Amino acid sequence: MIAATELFAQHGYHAVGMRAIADAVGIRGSSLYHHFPSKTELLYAIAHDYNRAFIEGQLADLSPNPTHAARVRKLVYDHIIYFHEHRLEEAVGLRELQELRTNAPEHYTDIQTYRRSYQDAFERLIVEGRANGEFECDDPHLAVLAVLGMVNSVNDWYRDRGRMSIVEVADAYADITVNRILGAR
Amino acid sequence: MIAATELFAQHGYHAVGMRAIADAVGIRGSSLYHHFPSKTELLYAIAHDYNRAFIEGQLADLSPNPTHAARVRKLVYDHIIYFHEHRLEEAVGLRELQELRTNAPEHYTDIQTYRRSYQDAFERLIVEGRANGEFECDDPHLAVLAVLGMVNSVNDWYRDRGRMSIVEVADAYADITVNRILGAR
DNA sequence: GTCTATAGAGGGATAGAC
DNA sequence: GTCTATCCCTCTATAGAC
Repeated sequence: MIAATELFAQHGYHAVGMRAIADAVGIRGSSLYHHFPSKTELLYAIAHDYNRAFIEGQLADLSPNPTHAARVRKLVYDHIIYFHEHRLEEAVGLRELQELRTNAPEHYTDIQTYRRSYQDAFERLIVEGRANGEFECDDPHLAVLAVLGMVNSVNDWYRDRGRMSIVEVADAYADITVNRILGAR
Repeated sequence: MIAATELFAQHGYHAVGMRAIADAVGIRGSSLYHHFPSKTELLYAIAHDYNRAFIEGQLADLSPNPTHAARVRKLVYDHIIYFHEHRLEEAVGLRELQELRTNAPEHYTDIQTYRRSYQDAFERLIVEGRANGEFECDDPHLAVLAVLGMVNSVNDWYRDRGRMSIVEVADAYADITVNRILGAR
C-alpha cells in the first residue's frame, strides 16, 4: 500500500497499472487481488486510512490550550506539519478524490464526511472565539475556507532545500491565521 | 479542444481516451491526429493557451489604480472571477501539470515560466507597497504564497447555488488580502 | 479533413495450481 | 499468499484510401 501510494502520488492513479504496483513490491500483478478486490478499493484504502488518521489526530482534545487563539494556532501548525510529513498520502487522498466520486460514490461521501467534520470543528472554534471577543472577523465560514486553502497549498510549493524549514512555515502561517485573518486582539 | 478540456477536467487526463474526445466532437479517434500530433500535445495546447491568456490579462496595465492597495485588490478580485469563469481550463491547466512535467519537460517549464512571472509581479507589488508604507507585512514572499493558495482554492469549494455569489466571494477575499494579510493602513 | 483498418502494447481482472 | 496463464478490452498512434 505504501508502494501504491508513492506511485499514485508521483504519476497519478490512472497512469499506474496494477502490474507496476506489483513490480514495486516484487510480486505478480494477480497476487495483488488477494489483498485488494480491485484497483478502486486499493485507492479507497489509501485515501480512507490517511484522512481518518489525520482528522482524528487534529480533532483530539484541544482543551490543554487555554485560549481559542492558541487552539487555532495549534490546529494550523499541526496541519502543516502533518501534511508535510505525509505529502504522498495527501497528494493521493486529495487529488484522486474525483476518481472515487465517479467510481465509488459511497466511498467518496464517506471520506467527505471526515473532511467536513474537520472543517466544521474549525469553524466552531472561530465562531466561539469571536463570541468571547478573542477574534474579530466578519465571516467565520469564509475565514475557514481561506485558511484551509492557504495551508493546504503549502505542499504545492514547499521544498526541503528552500529558504525556510517546514517548522518556520508552519509558525508563520499560524501567525497569519490568528493575528491577521482572524484579527486576534 | 473545448470538448477535450471538459473531459479532462471532469475525469482527468489519463481517464479520457482519444476515442472519447473524438466521440464528443463527432469524428473518429484517428482524425484527431490531423489536428494534434499526440495526446500530450493536446494537453499542452490547452494548458498553454489558458495560462497565457490568464497571466497576460492579469499583468496588463495596473497603473489606473492609484495605490498599491487598489492594485492588489484588483489583482485578487480579477483572479477569482477569471478562475471561476474558466473553471474547466483551470482544473486541467493546474492539476495535469505533473503529466507535462513527466512527458514533456520543456512544455512544463514553459508554463511554469508564465506562472512564475505572475507570482513575481505580485510579490513586487507587495514589496513596493511595504516600502512606501501602505502595507505592513513581515514576509512578502510568504504572503504571496498564502494569498495565491487562498484564491486558487476557491474553485474547489465554490458552487453557483451557494450562499454567496462569486462577486461577493471575490470582494471578501480581496478585503482579507489587502486589509488583513497585507495589513493595509 | 475524415475515414477504415490495424499495429503493438498494456489495461484490469479471473481461474486454478501449488 | 503467490504463481502461471489467459481473457477481453482499451490505449496511443500510424498507414493509406477517399
